[in-house]
Amino acid sequence: MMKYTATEQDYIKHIYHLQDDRSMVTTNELAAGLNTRPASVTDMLKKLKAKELLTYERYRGFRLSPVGNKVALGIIRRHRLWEFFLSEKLRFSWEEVHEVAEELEHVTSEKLIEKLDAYLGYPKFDPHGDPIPDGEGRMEASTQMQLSEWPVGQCAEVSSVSDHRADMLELLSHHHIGIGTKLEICRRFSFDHSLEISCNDTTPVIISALLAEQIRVKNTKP
Amino acid sequence: MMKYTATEQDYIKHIYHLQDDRSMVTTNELAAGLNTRPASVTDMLKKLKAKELLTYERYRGFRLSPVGNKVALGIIRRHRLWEFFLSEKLRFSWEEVHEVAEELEHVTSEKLIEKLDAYLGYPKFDPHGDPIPDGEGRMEASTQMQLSEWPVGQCAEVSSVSDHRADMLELLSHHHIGIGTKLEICRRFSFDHSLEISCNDTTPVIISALLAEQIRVKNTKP
DNA sequence: AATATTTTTTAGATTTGTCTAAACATTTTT
DNA sequence: AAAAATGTTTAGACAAATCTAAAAAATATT
Repeated sequence: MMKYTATEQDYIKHIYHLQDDRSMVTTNELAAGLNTRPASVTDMLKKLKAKELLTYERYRGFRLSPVGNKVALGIIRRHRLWEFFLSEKLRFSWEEVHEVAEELEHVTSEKLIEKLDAYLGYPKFDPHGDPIPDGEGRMEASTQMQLSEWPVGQCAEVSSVSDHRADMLELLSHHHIGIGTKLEICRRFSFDHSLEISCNDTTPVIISALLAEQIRVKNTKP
Repeated sequence: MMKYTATEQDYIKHIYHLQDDRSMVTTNELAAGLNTRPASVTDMLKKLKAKELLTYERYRGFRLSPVGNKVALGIIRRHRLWEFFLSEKLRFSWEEVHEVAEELEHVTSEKLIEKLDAYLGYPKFDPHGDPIPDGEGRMEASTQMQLSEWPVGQCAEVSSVSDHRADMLELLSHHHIGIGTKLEICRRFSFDHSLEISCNDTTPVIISALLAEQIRVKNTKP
């Protein structure tokens, strides 16, 4: 098993998350996600291509190779197992776990992760509701979808939020929205795709389309 | 609180351990301990001096400043808490914990360490018998002493080993010596200061002075 | 289709931690 | 006390990961 620097791992992980949506990832997107300059991204892409972690042609975009995907899943596995540990065992709140797990994920002892997994009881989902890959990179299909896609009038429960930026968490907490919040969409405004929603049967509020895309929901348990 | 790179932390920690013995640490000693070249050490010393973590004069040697010592104790605190966690919770064997803790100690979230400490029940000693500093850098005085200093004929119990190099652990395991082994010194050979010892009342064996210095013992509990 | 705009890449510089080889200090030996 | 040996520092170079500014390619606009 080859070893990768913390920086390389950050690139790989970010590319993995970006390719979910778009079919090809672009330099600017990745630069924005990593808080760096496009020129730096180009430099690193050449390095990762040389290591055969991704397919990449100048000016055309890039995607992880099968090997790159496997490496990404290993990083995500570590990240989510640590998130579970921090939340479940150390009693961190769900907004806090992401940042600390970001550091812990770079500790790459195979044995540590296997023992941690066993200690935690082989959990299938992290505290944000995201599935945890196993040692082979396999994971449960996540049943959740974006709130922006949810039908009007049907009850939903918040299962996770896809980004973890501080300013977004601030807005969520202003609306009293968190993991487990039960809500219903009252109506959609086609002009800007904003949504009027009612949380836990309280007075309806309006949230932007941008925010609704970041909130993931599932059916409420009966 | 200032942040330090992983490399800086390695330097600080090694200097802390070296100054225990000698009054002034020398460039070559530190280079050997860090597996690097003396020239690299000199470079880093200038940097650490500029940050006021140590007192240092060319050709004269160096020591950590009070601030440097505090930083070192923080690193040692993290290292030993993780060792305790790995051994106690994840069931690593005591020879394995050191290497993994070496990586985990560089994760410097204050909150993580405080919560980990609480989760572990504020342990006072790590699995090797070394005391764990608290948040202020205070720690229990360790009652243990080197086996090489122990009186002939008095029963002793191995409480820790001061170094963790693989070749030393190999030799210890060859002699069936580990944490908790009960032993007694039969006689001292003044020629090379080697020791004849009897472990758990078995046939006596002879160990070198070098090895005896690395083994730390305490009185056996009755 | 020619021009303008945006995106991406190259070229060259910077910082951190390292190295080798040579110079310089200190200590030991004769 | 001079010579030899050892230990330490300087000088100059390199790789990794980043940056800015300028050039090149792709896309959008007129």
